[in-house]
Amino acid sequence: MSEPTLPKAYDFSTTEKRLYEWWEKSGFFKPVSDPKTPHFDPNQKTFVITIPPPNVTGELHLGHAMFVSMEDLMIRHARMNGYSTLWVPGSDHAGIATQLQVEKMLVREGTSREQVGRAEFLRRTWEWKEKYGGMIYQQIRRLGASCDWDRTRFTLDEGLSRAVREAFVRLYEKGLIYRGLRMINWSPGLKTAVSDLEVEYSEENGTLYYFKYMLADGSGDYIPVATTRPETILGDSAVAVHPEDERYQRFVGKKVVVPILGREIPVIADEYVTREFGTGGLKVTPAHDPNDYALGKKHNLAFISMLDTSAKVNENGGPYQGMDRFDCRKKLWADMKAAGLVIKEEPYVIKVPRSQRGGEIVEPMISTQWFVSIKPLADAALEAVRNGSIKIVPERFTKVYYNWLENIEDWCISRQLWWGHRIPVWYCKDCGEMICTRQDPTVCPKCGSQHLEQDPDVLDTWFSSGLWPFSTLGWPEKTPDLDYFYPTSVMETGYDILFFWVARMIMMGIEFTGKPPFHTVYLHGLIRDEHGQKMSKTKGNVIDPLGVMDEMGTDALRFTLLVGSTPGNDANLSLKKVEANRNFANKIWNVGRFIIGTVEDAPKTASGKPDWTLADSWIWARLQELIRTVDRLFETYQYGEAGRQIYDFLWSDFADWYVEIAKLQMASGGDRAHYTAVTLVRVLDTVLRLLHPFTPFVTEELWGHLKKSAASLKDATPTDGWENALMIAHWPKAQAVEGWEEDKIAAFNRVQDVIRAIRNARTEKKVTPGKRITAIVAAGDHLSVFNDQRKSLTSLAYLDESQLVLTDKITSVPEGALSLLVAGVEVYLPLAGMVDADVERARMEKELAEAESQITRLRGLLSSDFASKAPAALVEKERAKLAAFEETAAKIKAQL
RNA sequence: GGGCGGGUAGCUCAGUUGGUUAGAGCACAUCGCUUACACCGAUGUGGUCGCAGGUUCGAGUCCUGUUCCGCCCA
Repeated sequence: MSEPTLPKAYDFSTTEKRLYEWWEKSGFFKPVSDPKTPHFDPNQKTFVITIPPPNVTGELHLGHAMFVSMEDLMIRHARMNGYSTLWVPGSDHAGIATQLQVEKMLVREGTSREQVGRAEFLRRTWEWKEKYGGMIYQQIRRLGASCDWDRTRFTLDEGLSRAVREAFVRLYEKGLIYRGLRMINWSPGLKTAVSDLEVEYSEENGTLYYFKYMLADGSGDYIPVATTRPETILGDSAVAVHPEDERYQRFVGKKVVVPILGREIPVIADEYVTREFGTGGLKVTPAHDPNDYALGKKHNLAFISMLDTSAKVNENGGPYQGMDRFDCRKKLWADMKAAGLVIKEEPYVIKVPRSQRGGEIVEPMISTQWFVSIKPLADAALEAVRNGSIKIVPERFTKVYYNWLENIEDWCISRQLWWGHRIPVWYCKDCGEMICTRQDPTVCPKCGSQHLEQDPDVLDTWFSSGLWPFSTLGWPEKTPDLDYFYPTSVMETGYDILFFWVARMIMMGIEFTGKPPFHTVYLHGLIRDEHGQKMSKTKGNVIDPLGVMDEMGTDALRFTLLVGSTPGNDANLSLKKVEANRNFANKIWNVGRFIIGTVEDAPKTASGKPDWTLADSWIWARLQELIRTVDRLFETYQYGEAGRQIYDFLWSDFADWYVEIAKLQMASGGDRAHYTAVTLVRVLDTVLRLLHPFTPFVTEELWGHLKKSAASLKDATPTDGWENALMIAHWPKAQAVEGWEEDKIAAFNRVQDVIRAIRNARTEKKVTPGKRITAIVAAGDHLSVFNDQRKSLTSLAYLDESQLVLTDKITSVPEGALSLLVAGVEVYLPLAGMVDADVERARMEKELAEAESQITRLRGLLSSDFASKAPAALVEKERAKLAAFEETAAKIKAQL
């Protein structure tokens, strides 16, 4: 073969950047049918994904790497299958996260958000965004993402802001958005409301405080009450007991006195109270507890807010005013102890509501906020999944989805932040009119006043991301993109944002476009470390995808993420795995390198028609099987299994067996060499296509070389010719089964079994690989197969061809030969001096015993109901096995 | 409290209409630089598929119960 022009090991570092730039420059990332071009064909079927927008100033982590790999896989697969494929990239302004980063920067500068003011703060934030906002896109590119970068969107860009405005106004006009005083979760550190979803409950060691609620009548009687948050006593407006609790029935309707403050509050009866919990007496703080809030509404109690926006005690806290909530807890309790009101304290595990961001303890508070009446939207979103318009993969998440939407509460969408979409509502300072319009108002439509003031709040970031699948395509404008690409196809994202995002996109998609925004939701799992631990900076087990790519290549990382995961299940990632897949990339490279070199030296044409060898037929049949399997797996979203199948085929079937045999076939020269080269090229071409969505770089690079070297090889051209690039090449199409395949596969497997048996015997007898040995093979009915594969046998089992005897049956067993019985074939290895008769006899006896135990098992099986009830083909298979074991046993007996 | 997922080789995991000798990678052992690849090749060791019942001719796979781990919801 000619001097190899390709490096010995795949060099991803120089390849990846070059290929990516070429792909992008060539316009391969764009849909083949594009409304923005003159040759647009509206009838061309589409495949569309809108990217889960990462935080605009965020940095790439494995979660991103996961979704990018998965979506790029889907996108590349669809593109190769002829869809007009669009993957819309973009990012999210991430209200809280970004604002916090900028605030931190301001603090470092010795100033603050409040000091610089709102306008300046926003200017600085945009500056920050411009500076760091492009980073994540570069990092996504490194993963090979084939997004249409010309369609990149940002949730705060002009178009999307218009979409948000339109969505808000429509909901407002429909009466589905309202402003009201409600109980919400308040983050004292951020000084903003957060939604229910943004609160996480952690179990922590706390204390249950028992104390006396003294009756106001001066009788000295009291109701014992237990609480985990004593400071909220300052906001109590009732004590509740169960109506059938005979301990306290007599108190119902009387008054009790709030400790320290001396306020008188009623004792009420409600079945909500659990008699078994604590003392059975419940203090009710309607303004600081969601359950008490409901009780307060029901019993018409006073709502006493006792905390300010920093969670310090306010004027309702009397002597405690100005104290921090936790200081107040201590002080109040001490004061109560002094007043003789304390009964006891006991350790208690409490569920502490913490902010998803930052982890501070959030306070349930009453506050004026904006809400979406979610029920009508939720009902439509439920229906879309129930009637199959949207399918969730894996299916089990549909139950989770139903459960959440069926019990959904109104969505608090206002945030007391500056970075975000400002709520499009103005208040007239003169008449109090509330104005919500698509255009900024200048005069009050009611009184004509020009003293208008816009609501200071911004919208929850998820409000804008909920519009993402259609706002990115131009909605509310009726753009050609929207018309052609919407609804999108698949929403691929992590199951952790099923509620946050997926459900909201479905609700808003149906509400605003009348159509579900996608037909399939594919949920992937979370990436954990190699022992299943969540990655975190504090644990120090974070794997940086950029570092991994630097070290082992993008393909290795992608393949690991894609093949190492099953839909909806968390996946553990270890560098060991990535390393194994880097090796796989290198394997691909080297198989390709060999084939390219081989093809260059092969006869470019043949003088006659193809005369396929058993190995040729076998690999071809296996390849067709592979394509069918991979197609089936892709249809059911089993990408990991599909990748594994290709991996096994390429490494085990193709590289380990076919390529080795092909070397021999090439040595024959002439037509044999020509057609072997053709087979090598066609198999490699097909496998590279199948593999491309998983490992785009190494496959593209190699394919380019293959194409060049195989261009002049007659009969090797793919059905649709050699396309300009692998990424836009056609996906392989499996040939229909022609009937010969099964026999060829079985015949080749027999040859493999014999070769393996000989290799095994050699190793056991410690025959060095360099030593060629003699063999006599009595192949019976399979003789022609072995004659055909004579060279393969010789080479792969390291035999001495000049002494190899292939025959149908043997009359006398050679003296001192090792005898192997495999798949109905007898093999004798006359290993002079290496065979110990006693040892051999023992080995043969062991084999006989094994065969006989199988015979017993199979006879039992075949005489049971199995024979009559199992499918005929299966029974036949077992009968054949039995026959084979019987034959083996008979032959061993003859030798013993 | 309700729901979901997982428990398969030393480790990490596959195993999707139940088909009868359960697979891979890593690790380990022995051997080998045979001109694609030592990021390699050959061979081998290693599993009563959490436990107990059941359905079935046949169960890692379906059903019931149970235990441990994890997650979600309240």
